[in-house]
Amino acid sequence: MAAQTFPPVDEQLAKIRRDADEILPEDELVAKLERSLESGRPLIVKCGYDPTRPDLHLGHTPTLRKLRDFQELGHDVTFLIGSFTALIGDPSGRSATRPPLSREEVDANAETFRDQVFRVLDPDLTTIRYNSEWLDEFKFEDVLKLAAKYTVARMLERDDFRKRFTAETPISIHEFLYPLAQGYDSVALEADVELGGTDQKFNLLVARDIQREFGVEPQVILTLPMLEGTDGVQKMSKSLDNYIGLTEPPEEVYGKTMSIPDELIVKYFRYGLGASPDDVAAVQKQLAAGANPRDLKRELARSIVATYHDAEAAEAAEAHFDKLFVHRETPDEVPEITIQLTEEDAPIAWLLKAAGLVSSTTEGQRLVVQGGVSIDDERVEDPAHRLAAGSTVFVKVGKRRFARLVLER
RNA sequence: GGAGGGAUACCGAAGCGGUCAAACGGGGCAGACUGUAAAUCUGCUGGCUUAAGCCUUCGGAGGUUCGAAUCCUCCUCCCUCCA
Repeated sequence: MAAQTFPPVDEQLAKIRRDADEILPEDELVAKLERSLESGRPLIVKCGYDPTRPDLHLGHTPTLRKLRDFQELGHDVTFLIGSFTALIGDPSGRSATRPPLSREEVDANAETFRDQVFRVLDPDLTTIRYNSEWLDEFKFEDVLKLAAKYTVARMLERDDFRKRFTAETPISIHEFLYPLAQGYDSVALEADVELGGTDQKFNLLVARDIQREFGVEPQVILTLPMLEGTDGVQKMSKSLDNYIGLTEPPEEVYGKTMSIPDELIVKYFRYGLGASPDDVAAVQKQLAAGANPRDLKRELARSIVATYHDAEAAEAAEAHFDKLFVHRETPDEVPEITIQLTEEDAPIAWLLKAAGLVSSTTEGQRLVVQGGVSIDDERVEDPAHRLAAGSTVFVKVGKRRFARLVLER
């Protein structure tokens, strides 16, 4: 690879620092940057993603954008897919033991990552690697050698482990192996810099020790703030179902953005959208001046859709949202569902279930009683209401579920 | 290996022989209101072609009892202390 030129170190640092939570240790980063500038050798920058779930979401974008910053500065960026760890099935956190994924599922998820990742990163400058490339080769002996390099006490320093240990909830031995495996990734890649959310700080730091043990220069770690999910409290995650997926339909992205608490508007501009410091300041100023949060949130939602889809989709999504929620109208297109009746007529709740609009007849009945169901724009009051075969009706369930039901005998 | 504690609905957590389809909180859903799928308030939150009815749920399998989430036996899993 030909020697490369880079912007001055100060300039690079300014860009790298922006929106970062911590850089540890910063003087090592300076040293690495200086050396790279002299030698013309780019830094190796790594960030790992777990393919247990097929969706990347807004919460992943701070690290993705930071990777892009490094790309723009001319460094080597590796998007690392944790294909090996995903195969084992990480039971960490609240969720019960997750079923281990098959190789096929992991591959499929990894494949969807490509499409999503390149909505932020430059495909020509991104190296995609899988940690199974090297971890698959590990023998038990290798695992022992790796495990011998760390102690239980140090493992328990990790907040997550500490809490679970104190709360007397189980920690499996293999969970201790995760930070070590992740650390070994940095050995294999000879990473100079690793990025992660603030929740990754421990793992990122362990990697430094592991690298040292294997005779590789320790990486610098850079953490980025965690983005809260649409509930406004917990960090955005797929398992909490409070996430906004990068490749979700534009209307969903728009609607979910509108559903975040007003207090999160600025944070979403900054970390969800990646707005410039000036733009973020402008938003803050407007809010402080008493602007209607709704209008800023609309702007946010539009921008997010425009960024991860395109401007046209953003327009359409906003129009769709206004139609449904501002003007309380029905969408232009509603799915048509044909249902086979076994009798002359059928109760509404049963039909809703048959149409897949509710998960059970009982739920359908509840919704009717609560006034959440309408047929041809007339609210249904009677849970025992029956509809005859041969008719076609337009039903609305709650605010967001619509369908045209064709009843056949 | 020994001693003790525990497993309850999506999650957390009460209940400890009938009044338990199971308190309460969170989450979710619906309605009202609105400035939005914000906030706030109210209600609902096992299933059944509609039932003051029936069926299935309190880690699993048996048992005692007119009657069990509650008592007994065995099993599985988790936690603590001792080794």
